[in-house]
Amino acid sequence: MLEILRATKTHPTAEWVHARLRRDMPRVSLGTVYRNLGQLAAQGVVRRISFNGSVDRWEANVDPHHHFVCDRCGAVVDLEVPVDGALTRKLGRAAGVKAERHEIRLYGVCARCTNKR
Amino acid sequence: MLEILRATKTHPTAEWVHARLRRDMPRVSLGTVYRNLGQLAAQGVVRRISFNGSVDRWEANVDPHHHFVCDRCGAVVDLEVPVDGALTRKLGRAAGVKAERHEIRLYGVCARCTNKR
DNA sequence: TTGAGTGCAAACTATTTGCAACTGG
DNA sequence: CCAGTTGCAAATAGTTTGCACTCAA
Repeated sequence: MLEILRATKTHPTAEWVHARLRRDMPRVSLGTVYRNLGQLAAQGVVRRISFNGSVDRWEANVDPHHHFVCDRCGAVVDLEVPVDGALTRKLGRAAGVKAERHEIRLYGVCARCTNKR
Repeated sequence: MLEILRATKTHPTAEWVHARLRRDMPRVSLGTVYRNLGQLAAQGVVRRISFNGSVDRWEANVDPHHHFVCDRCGAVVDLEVPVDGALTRKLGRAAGVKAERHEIRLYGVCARCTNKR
């Protein structure tokens, strides 16, 4: 399962992982998928992310990084841009909170959706 | 209902709004709360936000702004720090996506939680 | 009189959990 | 054998929806 997550750049839902996993193990249940994803997340080797009230998504990239989210199709893309630790501290100081880390989410319409219509 | 949302700095759940609303209208149902929040959101005067698989939250501050989220208690605080439009463009350019806006989420332990224990 | 808005309860969706069966070591 | 996994189905939690009803205009 970990391999499946690592092999995709999409940020799949549990449902997607389940479908994908079934190719090799036709009898795995969705419950097991959730159980194992939860366990992997507890070990910190996988991470659950949620975007605006939609289904939860999972990613194997647990290093700090940012995301781009398509307003139209909901696709999530990792940004290949270094996370700026100084920015965390600067923003935290300016806002009067003790922040340990931060995540930036860019929103817009992805290339694929722009091209349709 | 809009007044209730505007009057709080917390980012309440529908449940919270419901409870609060009941003080004045003891018979409102949760369904109505959801219905009206949805409508306000459609009008763009209110916004739904979700954090890490937990319950959806609502805020009346629809201007672009950033958030601090407490890792321990889940409290959400608006950051009084201007949103840097140039940063959106810069990050988008660097990552090769067309971003229209961005949101930064700071994570850490809030003052209240730090003081306990 | 009427229709927009409401309460209520049932429906839905995503996720979690209890439990008995199964399997590899 | 037996401890740990699993499938399955039922339970939960949050949210949405259908419908009959009410009340201000």
